[in-house]
Amino acid sequence: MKKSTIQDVAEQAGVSKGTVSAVINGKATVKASTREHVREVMKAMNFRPKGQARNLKGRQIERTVGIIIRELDNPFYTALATGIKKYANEKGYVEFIASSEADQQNEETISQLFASKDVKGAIIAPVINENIEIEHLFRLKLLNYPFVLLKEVQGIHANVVSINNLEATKLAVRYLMETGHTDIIHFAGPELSSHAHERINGFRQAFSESTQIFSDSMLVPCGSQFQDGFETGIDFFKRVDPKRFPMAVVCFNDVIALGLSSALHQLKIDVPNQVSIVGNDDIEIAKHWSPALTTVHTPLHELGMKAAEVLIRHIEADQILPVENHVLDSELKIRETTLDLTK
Amino acid sequence: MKKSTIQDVAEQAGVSKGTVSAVINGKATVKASTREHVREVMKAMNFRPKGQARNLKGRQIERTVGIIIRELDNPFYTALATGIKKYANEKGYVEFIASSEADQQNEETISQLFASKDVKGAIIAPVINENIEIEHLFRLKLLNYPFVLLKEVQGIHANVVSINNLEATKLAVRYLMETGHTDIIHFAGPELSSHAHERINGFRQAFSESTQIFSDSMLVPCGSQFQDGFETGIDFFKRVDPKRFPMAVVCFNDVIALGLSSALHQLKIDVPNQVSIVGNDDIEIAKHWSPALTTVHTPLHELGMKAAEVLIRHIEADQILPVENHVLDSELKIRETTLDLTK
DNA sequence: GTGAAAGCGCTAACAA
DNA sequence: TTGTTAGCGCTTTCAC
Repeated sequence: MKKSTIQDVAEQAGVSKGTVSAVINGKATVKASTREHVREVMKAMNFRPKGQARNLKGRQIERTVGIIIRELDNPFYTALATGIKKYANEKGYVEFIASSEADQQNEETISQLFASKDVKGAIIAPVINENIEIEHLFRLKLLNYPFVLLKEVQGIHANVVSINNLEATKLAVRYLMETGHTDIIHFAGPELSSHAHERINGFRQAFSESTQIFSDSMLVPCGSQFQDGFETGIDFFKRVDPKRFPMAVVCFNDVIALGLSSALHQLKIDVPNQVSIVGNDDIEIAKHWSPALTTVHTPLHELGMKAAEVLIRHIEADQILPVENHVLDSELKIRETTLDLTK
Repeated sequence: MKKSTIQDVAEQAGVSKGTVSAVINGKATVKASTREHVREVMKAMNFRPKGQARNLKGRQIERTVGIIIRELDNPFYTALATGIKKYANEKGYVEFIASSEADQQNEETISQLFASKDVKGAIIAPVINENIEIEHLFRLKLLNYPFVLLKEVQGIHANVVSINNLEATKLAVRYLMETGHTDIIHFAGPELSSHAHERINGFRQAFSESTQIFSDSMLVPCGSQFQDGFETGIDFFKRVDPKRFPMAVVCFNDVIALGLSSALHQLKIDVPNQVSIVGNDDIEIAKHWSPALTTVHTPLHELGMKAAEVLIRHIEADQILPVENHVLDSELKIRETTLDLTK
């Protein structure tokens, strides 16, 4: 049982393909009675004309860009998508969003889908794990399909627009050190996340560039969700003697920082007087939280805009353009969860 | 200057279309030297094969559903999209998301794009305003294109899966009345939002079904963003004599409820002892907020799942299925921003 | 290994 | 008002 075509409808209705086509396209030239009849037949057969075939004739004028994010219910990615959307819309493009949920296979499927549906180009937040597969990216290159990665991927020469994660965490640690903090610890992100690794490295590197000494015990595995921050916070601070509390916790992201803040509030540990907290990302709620979260602002909006700008430039180029690599810098937002102890 | 085709590449490279096609598809039957040569030419011409034409042959096996949301950076919609995604993925479908940003024209463009790209069906959070246009929905019906609306639209008979907004707000008001609150006011949503109107009506109706008397002065225009709630909160409570504070504020949504909470905190007005607050939606952060927000839980996840279920059933049906209409109920989550005064 | 030719499902002239 | 026909840009046999 194969899918029915316009031809089947035509035969069933006793008219020609051309007439059926005219009905589908709402042409006024069709007699009302035949139009009704053809519609009846279409309904009876549940016939759905194939979009691909409809558009084959007459060149494409439509403009679309796709973005592959890693998590749907993460404000990090929606903020990013919003930046992309802003630039894209200005240029007359519609943005399609799909989420890989951090699964290689999904990323591959979606990227091929974008290409096969003539979405003009894609911005990809690549899934990166131990045995990373990038064959699908090569397949895109083979098609001269324009795309921009939101993170450097080993083994492929492609457009990249990214954030300097390492520097971001260094910024936080350096600030804490400069304001008189010692005993700084890190609530680290998920094992497999490369962001998490980069931020751990930034943490470590800040020590090696200072007079304070790094130790592995400063790295507390945590996670990326509010609950992770909350539970790790409760566990950690319940076990530790109040006299030996760390002076500051640098968190993998804002969400766990807020979880931690909530945990300390429950344990009646004062922030920032007993413990300072620094987040990372500067999500919308961070500045509204009480106490307002000191955090490293990730320029997501600018990241999205830049990625979109690069992508659309490549989409619209006659010639193949040289590959570009842009790295955006973060900025520390000092708010209420940290104290300057030198004052 | 028209777009180049596989034919142009073939001529330029001095081979046949078939060979170029084989190169594009990575067939092993092509001699390495010719493959390289063809690739060179493709690059030089910046030739991108047309996805639509590539897929015309060989029937579609790919499964995709589209969703048109109204705002990208609104957790309401991402939660919804997550519910849809969950069900869709289970059934082997990829989800494409696009945002209309509450603009009719965009909604229309996106819906036609979905149909023309053979996205198999769509879930639409329709833009509804004073002079609503639904021609594009009729166009979808003409194509027997399966779609589900997330809100009833006057004038079209289509699948609808929706939330009972009116009942949701009534639930909140009724609870407050039952727990001994009088002087209840409503921080209302945006003028043009039909959600806002429904919630205002729910507020009003709750009074007409009680012994308390409604007055227009209970309706305070506010908005939908955190900042709206915060600013309206400051304005309102600064102007009012503390002795005449309302006992409770029912908010259009959680976001403004949190803004209000923040404003009252700043004004040193105690929640819930001086003023109770009830939100609406139950966004993720509501239960983590301090004090945890009492709110009406909107079953977004279930809404998404249900919409996806209906859509996919219609996509996969041989026959055209009868139109369905589902209304999901909300549920009150009593947390820390309200007090039972009868105890 | 490669080329020639027959479609894929539809649209858009043009005839009738 | 409707039917006929020639493509749209690619893939895919099947000869050569």
